[in-house]
Amino acid sequence: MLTIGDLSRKTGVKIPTIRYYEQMGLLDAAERSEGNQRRYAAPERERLSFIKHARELGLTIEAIRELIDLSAHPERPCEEADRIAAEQLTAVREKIEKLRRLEKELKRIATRCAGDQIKDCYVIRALAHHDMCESDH
Amino acid sequence: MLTIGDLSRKTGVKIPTIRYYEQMGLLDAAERSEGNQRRYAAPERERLSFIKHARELGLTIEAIRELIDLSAHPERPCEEADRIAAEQLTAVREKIEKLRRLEKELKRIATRCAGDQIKDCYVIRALAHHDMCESDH
DNA sequence: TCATTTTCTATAGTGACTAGAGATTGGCCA
DNA sequence: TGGCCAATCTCTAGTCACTATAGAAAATGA
Ligand SMILES: [Zn+2]
Ligand SMILES: [Zn+2]
Ligand SMILES: [Zn+2]
Ligand SMILES: [Zn+2]
Repeated sequence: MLTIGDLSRKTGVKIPTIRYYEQMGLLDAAERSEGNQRRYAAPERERLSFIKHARELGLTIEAIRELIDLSAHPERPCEEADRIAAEQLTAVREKIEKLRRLEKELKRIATRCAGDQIKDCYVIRALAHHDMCESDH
Repeated sequence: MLTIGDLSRKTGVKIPTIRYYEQMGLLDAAERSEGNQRRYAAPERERLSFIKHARELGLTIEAIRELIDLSAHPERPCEEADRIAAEQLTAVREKIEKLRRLEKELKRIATRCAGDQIKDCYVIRALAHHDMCESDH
């Protein structure tokens, strides 16, 4: 059996985060030692790795909770799981698009300043007036 | 003089957000009517537009506060302002890079599922095992 | 046995808002 | 001038996914 510290080292998930996941219902309430400390075995470690990987891919706690619930029913159709992944892909693509628009404007704003005093600073002026922007964002 | 509602409509910044910016020190404490309601004139409106545009470009409240402080000293060199913009550009580019890596993996995960039951679902398996990923993320 | 490390619970803080409750004020119409 | 309703006021709490702290208890090693 692993202590919470062991589990933390093996998975790379910080101890308070493991407890937080338990509180959020992503991890089942852990078994306890005689002295009330959490003890873990392989299945919990696997689930935590799943959670960690899903979080690294940007899925929300709520989405991960749904996926875990789905995993408990191996015979059911996997449409829901596929939909969650597809939605996350869409969300990531939308974020990239937004950031690309920001990057375009910021590149101009951050590289075009020729003045050396605040009162002539292109950065300050460009931030004050969206009409200096080339597109919406 | 504009009421907070007028200012909100003209700038597109919600009323509670305007009060929040005042609390955070981005807007000076507003003038008040006899009945203690906030009243605004053109300079406050311009500052709020500045704040809004900067927020739309992803700058933090803290960065905006610095820029506003700098604006109060028109004769000073604008290096600091230029640095803030450059840092924001760098931050945006890093976010894009991270998201692009996620997109690559998510595209594979979200489009490769052929099974129709949870127990065969590629999404669930791929989330459980990072070694199925093509790169780090 | 003692000291050190680990773990426990509970609470508060992060950033940038957003939502609500309950009390006042403003402006319009009769 | 009264009445009414929308707008505004302050204050508190909620959001998300953690992270940090305090003070107490348990586990480990010499
Ligand atoms: Zn400049
Ligand atoms: Zn703009
Ligand atoms: Zn599937
Ligand atoms: Zn991976």
